[in-house]
Amino acid sequence: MDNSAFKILVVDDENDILEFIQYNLKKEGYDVYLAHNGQEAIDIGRKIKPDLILLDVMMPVMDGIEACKQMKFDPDFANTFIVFLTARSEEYSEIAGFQAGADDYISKPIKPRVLVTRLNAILRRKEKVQPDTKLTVGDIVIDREAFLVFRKGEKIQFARKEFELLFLLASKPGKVFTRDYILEKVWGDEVLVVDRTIDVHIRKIREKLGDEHIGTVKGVGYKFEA
Amino acid sequence: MDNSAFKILVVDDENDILEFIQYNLKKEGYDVYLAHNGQEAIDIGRKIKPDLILLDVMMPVMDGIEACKQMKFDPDFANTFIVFLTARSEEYSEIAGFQAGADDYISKPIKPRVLVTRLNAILRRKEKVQPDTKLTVGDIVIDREAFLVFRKGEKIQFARKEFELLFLLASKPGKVFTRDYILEKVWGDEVLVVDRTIDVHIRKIREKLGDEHIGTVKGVGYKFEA
DNA sequence: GTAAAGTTTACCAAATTGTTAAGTGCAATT
DNA sequence: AATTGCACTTAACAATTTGGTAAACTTTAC
Repeated sequence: MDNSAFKILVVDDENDILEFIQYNLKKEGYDVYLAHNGQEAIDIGRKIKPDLILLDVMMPVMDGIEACKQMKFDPDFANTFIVFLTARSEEYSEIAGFQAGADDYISKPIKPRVLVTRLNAILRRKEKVQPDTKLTVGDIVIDREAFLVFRKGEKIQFARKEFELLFLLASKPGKVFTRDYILEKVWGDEVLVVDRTIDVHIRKIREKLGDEHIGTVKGVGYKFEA
Repeated sequence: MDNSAFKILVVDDENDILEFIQYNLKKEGYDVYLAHNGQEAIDIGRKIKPDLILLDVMMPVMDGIEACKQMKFDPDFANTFIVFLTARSEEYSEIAGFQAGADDYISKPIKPRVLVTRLNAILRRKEKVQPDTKLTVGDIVIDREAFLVFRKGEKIQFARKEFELLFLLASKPGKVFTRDYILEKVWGDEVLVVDRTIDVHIRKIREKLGDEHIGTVKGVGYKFEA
């Protein structure tokens, strides 16, 4: 199966377990990242924006429950599933874990077959149900659901076309989008507008967001810069 | 199946094994290259840019783990999958291999069926996931998507025609491109420009990239040198 | 040494983008 | 129903960048 698009962050304080899980998930084609405690998980997670976090409940520095609670309030983890790893005896934790916002749990000892099957199922669910609603690039957060953009927490209002255009550019930071492509994606095939219209919208986006975020590549198009 | 596009570098210190694998992979249509230790693998790999490296863990001069670690930091191997060959008992190595950045492993004794199936699966994955947007030649990285060129990590801006010309030359380092061919590819059929124009653009590219990268072959044309 | 091929410079024309302003139409409000 | 405000589009002009050519100069091959 081709799981290479999915990033999974595995969090456990025991290296043996980390390695064992990493080995099994890599074999399935997932991109695997590791962390040793809750704090590390949050730090790494903010950077890589994993699709799923496998989180051990019992850990030093910051336990899984606490980490989970924090992540549930963090827009960086808006699109991340959280799955707890629990020892079989930790009945209580299973409950507390769900209260903290976890999406599933897996009991130790971990059986590779079970692990992989469960994660596949969860991620397939994600693919269908959640078409990424929040986009975070650098200090900019774009919330497609609320139609809002935040820069360093400060709310900025955008008109619809401006928003769609910005969202498109920000969906692949660094990539240059040609005017033709932009017209097709933001305006659609049947609408016909002069491509210079894009320039004017770019102007407005720059006005609100700051010049440094939108780059021009002469003769090609525009791009979002992180 | 037509695997002729795929280059596989097999690395093992035992000639028997090399030949056995070579025989089985050639039968599948892969381009097979051989190396006897980690150092040799890196040297050859830099030249041929294999799609996949089959790497024995235990070797003299430089073992597989060490070689793997080095390659993972080398831009020449950015598009290369690494698969370890391990003796069945080397459980530890399998794990260490993943930490070094390997993508899969295969246990000895090697069964031809397993070998071929596994490699096919991995390479199919590669084909899907990596639409080679980045071109890496020596210390130069050309990113067609972002329309950017990097030399040793330092960003260099190119005008459109310069970029297209450079990209064409760099797409086949060492190959000499005639002016006629360049005109056709970069400018197109219907545009008519004097072929001396190319010279001027070459000048500009050399200015930004350094003289050593673009070579002249008198009476024939230009080429990119790594 | 000479001719052919390649390099470099400088300048101009063309193409592309930035910016402003004004017109249009829709929707909410009065 | 008229008014206002907003989003969107277009046009026009300014600013900038890029591309192309010619001509002078240098190197290379014979």
